[in-house]
Amino acid sequence: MARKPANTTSSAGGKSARTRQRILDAAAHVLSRKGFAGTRLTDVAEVAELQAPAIYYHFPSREELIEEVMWSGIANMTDHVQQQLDALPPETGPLDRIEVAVESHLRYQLETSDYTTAAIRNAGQLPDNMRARYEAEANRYGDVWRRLFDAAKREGALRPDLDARAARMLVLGALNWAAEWWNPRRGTLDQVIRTAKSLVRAGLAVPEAVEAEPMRKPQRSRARKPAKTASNR
Amino acid sequence: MARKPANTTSSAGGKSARTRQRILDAAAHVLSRKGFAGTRLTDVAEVAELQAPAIYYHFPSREELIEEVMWSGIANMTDHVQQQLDALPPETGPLDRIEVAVESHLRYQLETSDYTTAAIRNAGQLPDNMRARYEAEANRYGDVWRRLFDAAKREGALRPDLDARAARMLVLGALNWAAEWWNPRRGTLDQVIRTAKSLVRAGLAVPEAVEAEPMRKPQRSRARKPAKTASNR
DNA sequence: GTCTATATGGAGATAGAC
DNA sequence: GTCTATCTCCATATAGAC
Repeated sequence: MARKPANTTSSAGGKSARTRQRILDAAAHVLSRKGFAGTRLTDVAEVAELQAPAIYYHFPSREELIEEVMWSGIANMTDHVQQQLDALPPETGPLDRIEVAVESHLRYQLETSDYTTAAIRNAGQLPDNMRARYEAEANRYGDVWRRLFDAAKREGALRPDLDARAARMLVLGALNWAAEWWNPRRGTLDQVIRTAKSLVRAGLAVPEAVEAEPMRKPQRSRARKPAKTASNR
Repeated sequence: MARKPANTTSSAGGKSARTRQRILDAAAHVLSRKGFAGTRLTDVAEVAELQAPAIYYHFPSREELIEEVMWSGIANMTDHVQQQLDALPPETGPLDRIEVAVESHLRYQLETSDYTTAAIRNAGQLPDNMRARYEAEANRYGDVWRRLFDAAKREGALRPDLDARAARMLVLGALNWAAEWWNPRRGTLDQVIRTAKSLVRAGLAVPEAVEAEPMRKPQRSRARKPAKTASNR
């Protein structure tokens, strides 16, 4: 995951590694607030409590530093959400799984991590030469959600008038945007999560299934052309 | 709305006014893609097909140019959506009104205007001294939506487990985010709009009202403490 | 009104001391 | 490993020709 500085004699938790982490944290903080072009190394250095040239001991360039922040922001989100999904009992219904993803995403984004906010806010502003690595990881996260929606569709849990891709992206947008407006002083995170889950479930589910969805196993043979939706990234 | 250049002898549709507009359009284009700090006047000039110093004949500074793009992006959106709402028959139900706002917002944002995308993407990155005018206008737009949701709540059209403010911001987020992913080559705008309307209506409505809401008049006296939600900005 | 030429300052990056 | 000093480049902004 992490590139190590040239001097590899120090142990994994040594001073160098800790300084490097401090620089990454500071960069995520600045990046999430000032944007890609507005992120200056002097500001990063100030937050990390060192002088700007010291950053070059740990990172070869400003761009590499920023790229690592962006990449790890979305990569950690992917791992976190997937981990929560993997921990569910196998018989969990598709809408319940989506609710878990909604909660995991919001919690991670709003509670844990400047990285994710930095990634989400700046994805559209990256110069072309920095996009590749980030987009590969962003697609991995998109795939997590695509699988959730495909499963729901396959089991007939999605209302048929919904376009699966549009619905998925609209839901993700609602979650991503929360970083722009949520303020702990204006309402608890739990309140936001509860509303988001309710909104998403009711928005997606066929009316009969809203109230209480039976916890049934995925029924693969009920699918009509599963390959079709799989290509719909 | 628009500041005029020093030379006011030219008519409203004169060459100066047209050049000024070209600069604004170019700035919106660059701003929506490169972000606030990444917007360079040479890039704006290139898109507008003139030399960078010529911009200073029409705008006193880079900041004033950007501020005007941001401000007019959100101001035009507000006017557009409000206008669509005002054109509805007075007996239109609150969820139907919300659907109209959803469609107006998406159409304007995705079809018409780099300005709105520029405003939405860069709102979080504005330096403090540029925020005031933009935020005043953004609040005006927020008020349009707040009134829609307050009306829906007052008439009992919103599910009671939803937090009105959180639900409103989640819906707006879903719409705002569409600019990040929608691509006309991946699906029609109409398809996105149809899905968004369906998702929002089903997500908000009390189950009984999903299918076909009676077009009834607002019933003010049914409200419980209307002042409560009004202060919930 | 728009151009060319240029003053000014700020940011990334490097050299080399400690 | 982190610092101070410095190089270089580039963007805003101005001066002044046309």
